[in-house]
Amino acid sequence: MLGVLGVVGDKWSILVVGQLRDRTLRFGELHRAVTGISQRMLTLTLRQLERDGLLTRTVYASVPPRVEYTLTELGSTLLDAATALGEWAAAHREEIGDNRRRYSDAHPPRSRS
Amino acid sequence: MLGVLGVVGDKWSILVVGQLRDRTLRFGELHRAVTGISQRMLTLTLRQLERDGLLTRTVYASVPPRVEYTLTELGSTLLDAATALGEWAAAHREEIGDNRRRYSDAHPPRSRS
DNA sequence: CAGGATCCGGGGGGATACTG
DNA sequence: CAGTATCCCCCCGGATCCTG
Repeated sequence: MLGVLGVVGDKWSILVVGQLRDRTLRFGELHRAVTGISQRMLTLTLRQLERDGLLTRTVYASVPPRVEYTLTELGSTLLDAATALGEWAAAHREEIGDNRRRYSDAHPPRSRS
Repeated sequence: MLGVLGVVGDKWSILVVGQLRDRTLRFGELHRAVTGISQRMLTLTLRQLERDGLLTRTVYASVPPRVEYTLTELGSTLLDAATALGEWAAAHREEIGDNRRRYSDAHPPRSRS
């Protein structure tokens, strides 16, 4: 279960799955939709999700090539939990930022005497 | 938000927060409750969650020392999303295990020709 | 366009030993 | 009991360049 949680709890997985709610996206679209993700991490994340059966990868033999990613039924069952976590993070981003700053002030880094 | 998601999406965070639903636990109790976590990772996880204001750390000046961890109000608001993800992982552990095995068979590792 | 390959530095995370 | 302190290895993950 730790292995499973390590994948579905991953921040990139959560953001990618969230983007695929109700729609199919291509690699480049996902890359643009998920801010901050590198090409490499997007590829690795998609491979993991495909391996675990959360999404399907469809290759169209056209030129230029098209690859589309779609949630499977299993992937859709994760959608609610994943977006809940994502929305929680977005909703409390500022509050947590404040908390971190307060913590830094209360627990100053060790200064070299 | 990536930073926040990196913490609340972390597998250890999710399991720790889940254990603190409706109760206060000591360090050792948490260590036993969260299977597989090392002492070091438990400490680091608890520090992060404390820093972000998701739980409080209470030290009792007794001997032997007691340290208790309790969810804050903010931490409680994460509870639903976190346990949803945890339960999803537990519920689909076997199915995902199957998927991984099937994927391994369909995508055999490169053999040195 | 959708990646694969490679290089590389930083940090995650276990094991172990020690302390207030 | 509840950590802290090291050591150390591995892998994450970004940057860059290359390919079908």
